[in-house]
Amino acid sequence: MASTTQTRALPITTGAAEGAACCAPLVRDAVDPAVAQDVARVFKALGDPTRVRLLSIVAAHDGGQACVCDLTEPVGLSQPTVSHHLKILVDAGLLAREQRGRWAYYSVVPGALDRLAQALTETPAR
Amino acid sequence: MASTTQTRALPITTGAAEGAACCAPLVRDAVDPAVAQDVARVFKALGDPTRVRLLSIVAAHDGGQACVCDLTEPVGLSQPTVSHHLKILVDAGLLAREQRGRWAYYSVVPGALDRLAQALTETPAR
DNA sequence: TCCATTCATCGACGTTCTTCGATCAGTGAC
DNA sequence: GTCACTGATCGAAGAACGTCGATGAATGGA
Repeated sequence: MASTTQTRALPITTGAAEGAACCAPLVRDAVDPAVAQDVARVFKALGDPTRVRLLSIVAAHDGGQACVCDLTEPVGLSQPTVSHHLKILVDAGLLAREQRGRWAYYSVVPGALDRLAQALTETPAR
Repeated sequence: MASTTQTRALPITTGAAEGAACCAPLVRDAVDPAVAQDVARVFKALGDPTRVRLLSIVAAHDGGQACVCDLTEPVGLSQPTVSHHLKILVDAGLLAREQRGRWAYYSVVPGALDRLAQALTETPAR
C-alpha cells in the first residue's frame, strides 16, 4: 500500500550473515528480502513492453506530459488497458498523475529513473 | 530469439512521427516496439524478488561467484526453482554460468547492470 | 437540465509465471 | 564398474498477469 517506492541500493544491510556454504563464503551481506521485494516491484513495472513504450511516449511528449487519449493510439490497445498500465507505473513511482479538467495528465517523475539506475550501479558486481 | 540483450537507450530512433494528438504533440520519437520488448525482457528478469536476491547473493560472495548449492538455502526455495531463476538471469545477460567439475558457478556479468542503468538515465524525463 | 467526453473500475477470459516433485545427464571417488 | 553428488529438464498445479467490453463517476458545453 505504501506509495514510497524507495529504490535503495541493492546490497543493503540485513545482518543475515549466516555463513558456512559448501563453496565460497559471503564477503558482505546480501539484500534484505523486504528491500528485494520493493526493488522488484519497480522492475516488474518496467517488465512489460507496453509500459516501457508508455513511459517513453510520455517522456517524448511536449512538456513531458501526456493524457490517456494521447497514449491509446501509439500502443494500439484499448483505453481501459492503457489506464491499467498507467496505474501500475504510477504505483511504482515512475509516473505522476495530475487531473486537469476532464483530462488526466501523466508525466515522468523527475529522478525516478536516476534513482533506479543508482540502485543498479551500486551493486558490487565484482 | 536473439541472445543479445542489447539494452540500448530507451528513446531510440523509430520514425513513427505520426502526430496530431488531442493534447500535446511529440517532440521526439518514442522507443521502438522491438527495442521496448528487448528492454522489458531484462527488466522482467529483475521483476521477481527471488531473482533480485539471487543476483545480490551472487555478487556478495567471495570472488563474485557462487554455485547453486550456495543459493538454495538463502532464498529458501527448492533446487529446481533456483536453477530456473538462474537460467532466466543468464538469458537476460545479467549472470554468467561456468561449469567447473560437478559445480556450476554463477557470476554477475561485468557492466551488465551499468548498461541497464545507462539505458534508464538516457531517457529524457523532461 | 441534458448530453457528450474523458478516464477509472469491474468482471471475465486466456495466457504466462512461479513453484514443486520426479527424473535424467554429467562428474568424481571408491 | 558402481555409487554418490551436483544441477538441468520435465510435466503439473496454483497464482498472477494482460487484455477486453461494459459500466460508472466526474467534468464541461449546449
